[in-house]
Amino acid sequence: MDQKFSISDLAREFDVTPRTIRYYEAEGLIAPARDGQRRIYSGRDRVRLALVLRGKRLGFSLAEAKEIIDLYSAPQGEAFQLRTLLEKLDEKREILEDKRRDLDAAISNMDKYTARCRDRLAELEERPETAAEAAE
Amino acid sequence: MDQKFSISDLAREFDVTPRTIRYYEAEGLIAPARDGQRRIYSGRDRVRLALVLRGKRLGFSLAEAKEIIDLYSAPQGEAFQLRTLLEKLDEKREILEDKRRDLDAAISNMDKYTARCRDRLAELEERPETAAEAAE
DNA sequence: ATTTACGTTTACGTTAACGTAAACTTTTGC
DNA sequence: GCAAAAGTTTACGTTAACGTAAACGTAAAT
Repeated sequence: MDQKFSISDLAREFDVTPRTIRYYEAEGLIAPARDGQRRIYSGRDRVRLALVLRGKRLGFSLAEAKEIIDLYSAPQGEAFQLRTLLEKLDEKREILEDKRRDLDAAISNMDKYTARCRDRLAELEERPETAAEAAE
Repeated sequence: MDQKFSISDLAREFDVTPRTIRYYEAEGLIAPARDGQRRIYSGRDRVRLALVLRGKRLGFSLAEAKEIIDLYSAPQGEAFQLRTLLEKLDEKREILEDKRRDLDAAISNMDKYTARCRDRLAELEERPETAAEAAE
């Protein structure tokens, strides 16, 4: 059930080069098993790669992505560990929320502008000769 | 009413260096007026700088940010221009929506994990000796 | 059996996005 | 009136995140 993947399997699936995946390993983001020299990626490795790439799309550096992703495999044995983990999660959550605020602002900004453009176009198509009026 | 800013005014406000702002100018993202040699930034320049920095926080390169921001100062004189502008806006909007999907997934992912951590901690604090049970 | 495809390590190259320093001019505070 | 602060251009340096190429091992297909 737990699938195994080669480096080019994952490269194809996520549309990156093997070089990129090896680089992420060198940076401590993924740690695949080995069959001799060859890297063998588990389902969990695959998930981590997906998380790294999503982090990158959201504007995180590899180091920042690692900080977040590593929280998902942090030890949770003792209450103390759980409490510091919860603190760190809260800290990262705030960063994500900041990004959401930025993103929502960008989208609603664009939507308003788009609406104005549509209005203006409708104006132009209805009464093309008096179009200048709409600007007042 | 239309305020003027020096380069260090904006650098302070947005917590970047003057070098960064000059670099954005060299890349065509801002085009401040000049008083002799000195750059004079208008309110509109200031808005553009804010947009660039928000774009960066959302993971856009300067070139990508420029593509989006330039749409907000595109010519809208003729219906044809408005139509192609609306097409480009739609294209960029999809990119923003993709990011929002990524971001929502990241946040809800983290929230679920956080909830599990809280449960586990509550378990540990209530019956510390039988904590191992919670793992089954 | 030997291309062909895929894997490995090592190492140098590249690009974006600035940092840093020099050499100089222009304002501004006292 | 003059030192300190802020501005300018030019140019070289730096870092992250890979790309690219060489030189080599291995497995699969023809």
